[in-house]
Amino acid sequence: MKPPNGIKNSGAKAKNTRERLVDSARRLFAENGYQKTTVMDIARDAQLSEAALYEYFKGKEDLLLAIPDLWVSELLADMEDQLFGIEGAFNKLRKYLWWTLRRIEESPLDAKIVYLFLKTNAAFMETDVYLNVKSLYSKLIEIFEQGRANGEMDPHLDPYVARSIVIGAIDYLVIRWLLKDRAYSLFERLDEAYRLLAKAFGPPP
Amino acid sequence: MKPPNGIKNSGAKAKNTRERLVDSARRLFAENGYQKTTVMDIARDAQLSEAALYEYFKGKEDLLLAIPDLWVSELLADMEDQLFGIEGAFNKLRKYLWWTLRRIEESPLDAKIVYLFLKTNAAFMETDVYLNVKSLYSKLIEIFEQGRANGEMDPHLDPYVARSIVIGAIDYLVIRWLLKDRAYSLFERLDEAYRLLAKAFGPPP
DNA sequence: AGGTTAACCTAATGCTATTAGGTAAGACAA
DNA sequence: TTGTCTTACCTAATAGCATTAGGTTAACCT
Repeated sequence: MKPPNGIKNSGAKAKNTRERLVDSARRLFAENGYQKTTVMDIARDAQLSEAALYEYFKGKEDLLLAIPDLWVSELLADMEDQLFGIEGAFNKLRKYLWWTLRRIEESPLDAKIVYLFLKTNAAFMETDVYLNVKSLYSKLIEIFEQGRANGEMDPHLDPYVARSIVIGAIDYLVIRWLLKDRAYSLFERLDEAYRLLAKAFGPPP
Repeated sequence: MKPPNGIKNSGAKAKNTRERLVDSARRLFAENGYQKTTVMDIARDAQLSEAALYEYFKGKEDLLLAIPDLWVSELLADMEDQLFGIEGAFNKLRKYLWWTLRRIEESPLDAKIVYLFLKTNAAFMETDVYLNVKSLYSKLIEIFEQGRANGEMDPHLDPYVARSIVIGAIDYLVIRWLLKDRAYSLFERLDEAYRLLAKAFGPPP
């Protein structure tokens, strides 16, 4: 099947090879974990030699960090689009939550890489991908500032603390769901969670 | 200093050796990360050969999992003690939060092992230590059930969802603090966070 | 005294990430 | 056409590291 002294790719096809490596790595890391997956496993899955992999990535960890590139930048572009035209801070917050969980449910492999392998990795915080993650988070700050300014939300609300609580809740839900092998729906108790958060951020009684 | 064909430990001293290994591993893992720390680093730090380490632990990961044993069981015992005699669900919740963060601040090495290396590790969830972690979490369920029953809290409050939010918030605060090298106080915005959570769980307006 | 065991050692073994040093094929200029 | 350059890939080391085999020494037990 594979020519002995293989047909070489050139130009456009090389891009394809890089993507093939990322795809193989994503699937194998997500299935078997970062440590238990060997560079040889990935190279073989992508129909390549180990040495060729090092033409595209500096090493195993560099490959890991490259996996969510595309997903996260798509998320960022889509978020602006999804929130566009929604009026009111609470409506935006609600949309943000449902949208986030839906995107995670649709891309469980990328989500596993990000939530289980990268979010607690100091090197990840130095990458360009993390800049995009921060942009996703900072949208929440805008929402809370808007809500506080227009009287929908508590005038004493600290947007950074509110953001911690929202992201903390999302992370916790997602990590448990991933560790339990996605055996239930991510949305199961989201209505109730939103109800509590809305109560927390709303004006005082 | 170290006798050439060393004096052997026996009985009581062997326990000491195991502890020495755990202490070295905790410090080195916390400082340099799990992957970048070698078994030889740990053995040398504990003044032992690599082979001897395998008399005490099945392997590198087994050693990692053993590190927080003592800390977590002490936490469990102390928590009961700390909450004893406190009246009211909100007072207990407040105490739970402040107590948790204080214990984490006092033991940053153990906290780093648990929050950065173990909480997203599926193998950790199968250990006995994790049973203790679950006990720590289930105390929150009791608190919310009590609060709902005695009218302090929202009668429609789902204790499991409330717990997710509290644990999510704690995890998020702790992980960021650890990744930022503990450059600020963990308690910095805890008052405001508690205020928001209390509003979320309190009776509807 | 002789045997057993606990605690530790040195020296393999074997796996895995990474690198050295190529080769074939197409592009391109003279 | 022929020679050089570059791209995309290869085989075969190299080197680091977790783990294991097979001891040795000293204390304890009977």
